[in-house]
Amino acid sequence: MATERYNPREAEPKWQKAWADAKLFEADNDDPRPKYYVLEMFPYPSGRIHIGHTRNYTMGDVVARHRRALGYNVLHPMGWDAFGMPAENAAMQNKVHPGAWTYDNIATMREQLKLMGLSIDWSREFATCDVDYYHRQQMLFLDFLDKDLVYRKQSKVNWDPVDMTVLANEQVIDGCGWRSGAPVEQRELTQWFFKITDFSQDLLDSLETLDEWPEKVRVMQKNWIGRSEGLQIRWQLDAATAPEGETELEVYTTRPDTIFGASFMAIAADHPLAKKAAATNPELAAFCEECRRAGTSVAELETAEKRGFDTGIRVVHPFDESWTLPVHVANFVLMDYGTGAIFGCPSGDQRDLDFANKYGLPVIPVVMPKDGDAATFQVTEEAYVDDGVMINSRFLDQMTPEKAFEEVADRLEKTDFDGRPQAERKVRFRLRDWGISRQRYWGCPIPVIHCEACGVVPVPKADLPVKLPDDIDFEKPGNPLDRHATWRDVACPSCGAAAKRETDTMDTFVDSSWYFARFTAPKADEPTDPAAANDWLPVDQYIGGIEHAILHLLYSRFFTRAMRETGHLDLAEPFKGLFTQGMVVHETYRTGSGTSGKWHAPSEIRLEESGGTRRAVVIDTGEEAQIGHLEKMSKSKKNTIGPEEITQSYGADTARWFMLSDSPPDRDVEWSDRGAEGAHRFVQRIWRVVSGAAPSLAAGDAGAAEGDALAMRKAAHKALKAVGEDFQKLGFNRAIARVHELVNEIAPAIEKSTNGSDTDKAAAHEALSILVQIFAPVMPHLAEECWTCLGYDSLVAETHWPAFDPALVEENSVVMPVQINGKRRGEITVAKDADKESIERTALDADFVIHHLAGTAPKKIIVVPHRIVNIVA
RNA sequence: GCGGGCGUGAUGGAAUGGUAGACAUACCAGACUUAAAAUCUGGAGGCCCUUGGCCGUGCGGGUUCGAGUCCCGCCGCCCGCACCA
Repeated sequence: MATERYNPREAEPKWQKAWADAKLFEADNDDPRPKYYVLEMFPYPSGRIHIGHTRNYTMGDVVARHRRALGYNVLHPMGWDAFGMPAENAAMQNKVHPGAWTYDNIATMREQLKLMGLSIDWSREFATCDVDYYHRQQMLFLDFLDKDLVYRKQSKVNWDPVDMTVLANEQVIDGCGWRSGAPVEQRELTQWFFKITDFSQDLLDSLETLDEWPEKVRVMQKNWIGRSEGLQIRWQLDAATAPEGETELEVYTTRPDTIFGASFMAIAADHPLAKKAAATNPELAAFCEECRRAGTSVAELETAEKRGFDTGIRVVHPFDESWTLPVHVANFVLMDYGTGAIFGCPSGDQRDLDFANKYGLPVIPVVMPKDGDAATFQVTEEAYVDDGVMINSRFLDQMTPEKAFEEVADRLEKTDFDGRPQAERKVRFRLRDWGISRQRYWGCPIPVIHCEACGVVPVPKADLPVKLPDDIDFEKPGNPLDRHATWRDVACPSCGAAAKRETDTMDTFVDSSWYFARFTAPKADEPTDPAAANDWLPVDQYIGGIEHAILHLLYSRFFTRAMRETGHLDLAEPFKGLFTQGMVVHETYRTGSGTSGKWHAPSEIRLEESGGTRRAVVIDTGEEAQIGHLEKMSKSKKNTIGPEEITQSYGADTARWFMLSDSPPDRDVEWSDRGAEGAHRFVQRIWRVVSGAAPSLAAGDAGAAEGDALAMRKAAHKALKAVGEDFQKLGFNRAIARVHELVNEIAPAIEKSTNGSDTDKAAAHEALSILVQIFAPVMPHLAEECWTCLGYDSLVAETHWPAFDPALVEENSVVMPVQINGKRRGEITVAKDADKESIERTALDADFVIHHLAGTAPKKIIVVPHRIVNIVA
């Protein structure tokens, strides 16, 4: 039967309109059905959507459509993470207002996304740069301030002297600003901080409850929080060598057991004691300055030599008044961890050993292997870091390190020194408070006012929002808010005197730390409608890139807790299920080399293949381009593919199908035209099968089907069961393989049934209906077209997921492989409910078994019902 | 250095400890066609003495009736963190 080819360019917009008109995807907060909240990490409006974004959203869309079909009240919203530096950079380069640039991009990207036929509740859309949104964020800030979850302190920051702004650590490349290229300076600035460390222990402990998160992400967060248990020890300074007014040096250690292996103290260049000593010692001052300037890049750290400078100060060993140790300033000690000072135990730490060897300091082994000989055990080039027993440690000898830890802690806790214990046990975290001040225009203004008389005065809630001024100029570097006098200069809300607004704005990670809560009631006057938020949250399935494994996900977990303390939410964990998807990658094409090299977009390239080698030729110039590795799609390398290109040539369904087939969703997938064409052929194949047969078929009673028709029904119901399970587990690639299998299995029988009995026709109609429903979450437009063709006047998108018939899924007989000594030799067919003995008999009677046993009696027969028979000869 | 993960045909990848290579891509052959595309049918891990058999999931051991899967030791690749005391 001749049929028209399926034309996605016509069909897709038609069905998108039908869904929108029916408001099928708008979630109702009062719907009594069980809820399901599926969310993909919202995009930054950089300009254009590329196909990598859409793979992410397609996964979420399949989950949303499947859950909707299963009868859940589904929330699947979309928004824009819209504040950030690129808008300001564009403003400087192109003289456009950052807001105009951002909203233009959003408009473009929204239209691009809509081409993909995503089942999104667009009625809840917002951008974080909407005044409406950041107004509520300022309310949250004031509430946090009220609960002491925000504070101000001086801290060291990376300062770009040319762009005149603070840079995040990630924006410092080889010691220079990533935009200006100027060497970055360390500056002390007063910054706002969120007290994320209040929750260190809880954030760590609760990771255990997140059993639907990837193990990898949980481990990364655990390491980031970095809990350690140790002892903080106060070492008395030797009075003869101490600078005036200094009496002690406090040190944090996780290995107090090795205290008798100590041979020096090392302090950071910024340590107060170092500063004090440097004041009277120009050489030391010079060394400290050098340490401060040293690079922090990975390469530099790896090659950096362990260097030190003896301050001349000595400390007294806490267990032996006659034993003093030198204090060195060392370049490998960090001021911002622990107390900025350590005691060096060369035999138990490689760095300390390198340092000791370089400066001729003693190396005293204090831990040796359990079966070692204390008289001869030595440490020279390699520190001994494994478990063992204590030696050379006086009262600790023979103990395990754990026991020695306790012993030292117990003793020093009881030792008085200046009327205080000499040491205390301390749990430390690597996690530090979250500095959120940015010297930027395009961000959420921090709603406080600085008054000379009253100090920091919060903007009264009635005066919110603190709106960003529109009349700004980017002609000069630095923060335009700083020099915007009419915006900046205000009266103090408290005393009425002349005062100044805070001109820093918030880190954009703040914006994305609570947007998922705002989606539950995007128009609420308060930041959330707690009833709605507590109903919808946690997000049941969150989907996004692994690059956010730490920052965004940790900040969001903090925010949820902080919002609970301020009454906006009543839960701790925002994301119940987390899935980190792989990227879409593409080869790169490049002509020329070095700095004169030029990248070419895939659309500018023609690929030629001959004799197994592939060549890439630039279409316009005929020049040959080098084919580069598969890489994440990026603007700079021009290896991006946009949704329009795809929807124009193949349609959204083809792209959706291709992106989810083959590769498991957590792995990268390579975009290739071949692959897209393959997926498109399958779209057309389904359309041929359905549209070729459907007009001759009708729904009816298929219960009496037998032969091919029964086989067809069985195949459909088995696929229905399997695909449902696969979607539940996000096994999109397996689900797709099963749809392929089903089509392969039933296509011939479908065609035959058009000339068959009413029962055959009913069976075929049933099988096709199931087929359409199980691929509908992935290819929703094609599904609607097929659904109409099958005679339904409803939409698949509002049709309930069918229940499979258990009788059709279970076979009456089972084919079981038979192994002899673990090697497969053949198979037997037995009744489904056959007992072990009869299976055994059937197996022993089989020709191939008799042949292989050659008359010998089997020693043992293992029968695993429904699985396998293994005969041990 | 520490932590996590992975290693299966030409390729992407399947496989609750139970028939390794499902499904797809590329490939080969045939049908249809003047021809091509599209479509349909079939083939395909390697080797051999080819109605059959042997080998085969990075390498070497082990547990088991049975191991891609579990355990131990290597090798290689990927990712994350990293002078964290």
